[in-house]
Amino acid sequence: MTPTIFIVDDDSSVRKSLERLLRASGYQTQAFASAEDFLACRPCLNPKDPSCLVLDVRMPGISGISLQQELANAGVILPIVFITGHGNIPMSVQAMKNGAVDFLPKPFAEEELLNAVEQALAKAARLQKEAAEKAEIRRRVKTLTPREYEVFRWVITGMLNKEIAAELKVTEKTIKVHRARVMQKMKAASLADLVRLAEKIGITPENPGSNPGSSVG
Amino acid sequence: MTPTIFIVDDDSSVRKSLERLLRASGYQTQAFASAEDFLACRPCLNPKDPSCLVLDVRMPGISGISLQQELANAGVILPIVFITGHGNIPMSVQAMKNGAVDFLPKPFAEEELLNAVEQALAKAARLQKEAAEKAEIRRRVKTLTPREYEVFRWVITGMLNKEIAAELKVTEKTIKVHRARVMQKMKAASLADLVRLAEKIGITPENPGSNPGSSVG
DNA sequence: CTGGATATTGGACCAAGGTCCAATTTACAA
DNA sequence: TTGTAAATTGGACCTTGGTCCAATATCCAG
Repeated sequence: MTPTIFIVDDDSSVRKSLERLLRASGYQTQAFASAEDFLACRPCLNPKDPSCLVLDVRMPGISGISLQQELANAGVILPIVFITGHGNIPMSVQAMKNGAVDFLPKPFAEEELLNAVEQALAKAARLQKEAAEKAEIRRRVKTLTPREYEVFRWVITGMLNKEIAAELKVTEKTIKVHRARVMQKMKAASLADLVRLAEKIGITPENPGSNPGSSVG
Repeated sequence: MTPTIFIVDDDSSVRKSLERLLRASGYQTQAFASAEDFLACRPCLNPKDPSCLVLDVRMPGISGISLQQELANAGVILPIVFITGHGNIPMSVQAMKNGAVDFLPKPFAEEELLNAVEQALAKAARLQKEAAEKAEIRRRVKTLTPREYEVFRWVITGMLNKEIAAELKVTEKTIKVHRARVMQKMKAASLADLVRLAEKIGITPENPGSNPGSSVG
């Protein structure tokens, strides 16, 4: 329910100050003294509710920028608001290129931080929703047998059953059976639905996607 | 064929220097002393080939940041590489938020600028391609009569002709006729195609899009 | 007011998709 | 070796979509 704002800063006075501010604004907070400490907090990396990270750029050990990279590579959904006392332009540009929501040099107005956090949480909510949708679709795709997946890819091209049958060198009847199972397993109420599901996970007539067969017995 | 790099900087020595560098790298260039001068160049705002803009942040009159906003509002596809002698972090962050490709404080290495320009051109090519596709689809949608557009929106929901007919309080036969015309006018070879076309311009079962009827005679 | 575009509908017909039923073969795992 | 999952196919049947043909009513602009 209540969004959690993670704080990573090596300066304890800054941590305290940030926690005070954010809690006063109704957020739940969790502070860490280093990127290493934060990374050690497994549940933090996969928050159930939309969350974000207020991150100091310059810290001993793993820097804020490096942490940003690692989180991105790990697919962690945690929009970042950078804060810094000794930043420079290239640093801020790099952070923004990597998807940071904002980059605030100290001193900043409380209002600025709160606005940035709000944007970050909105972004988190959006990304989490999209990720959840895609995960659900991929979960369904994984239930398809290799052959069903193959037929699935052909069906969304718009080809007729008889054409697909010729392509796969089987009878049209066989395609009908596979096709019906695809619709069931993908929970698609119509071909239009099936096409949209495929689009959402990036499976187009041009892009076949990955074959799930390897994990199916 | 040859990409054009537009340069906007009030310092003539900087303009000359940039033109020399970019031309030596095989680009065509066109320099302007102010944002106003650049905006006056109509063809520059709608370049046929992928192009980009190397833009000074601080200038008399319209600033670089303001120009970026104006171009964005006007829907101009011109990725921007900012250069600046007296920039600061908030300025760079704002520029990046608004979609700048890079933000280079002077002095910068020639290599840095060239890399940024290359990225900007790649982005321009991508955006232009997408924009062209969408424009073509919208052009086709505009050829639909109001009723055809309405049927189009229902068809991509996956509903049966008889269901759509009940919804619009007409006979199934009527829907068939409209539907056939929609497929023709949209140049869709299959329902799957039609659904993808609709998706590309953001018309989903939830989002009806804008009715083209007002502009059709 | 008249012609063209739009919207509507009918009939006939064929092709295509979907859905029951049931069956065989193959491959891999317990 | 036996059993389960997967792949394949057949038949019958109905629904749906697509495509010819043609016709009527409405509305708006020249």
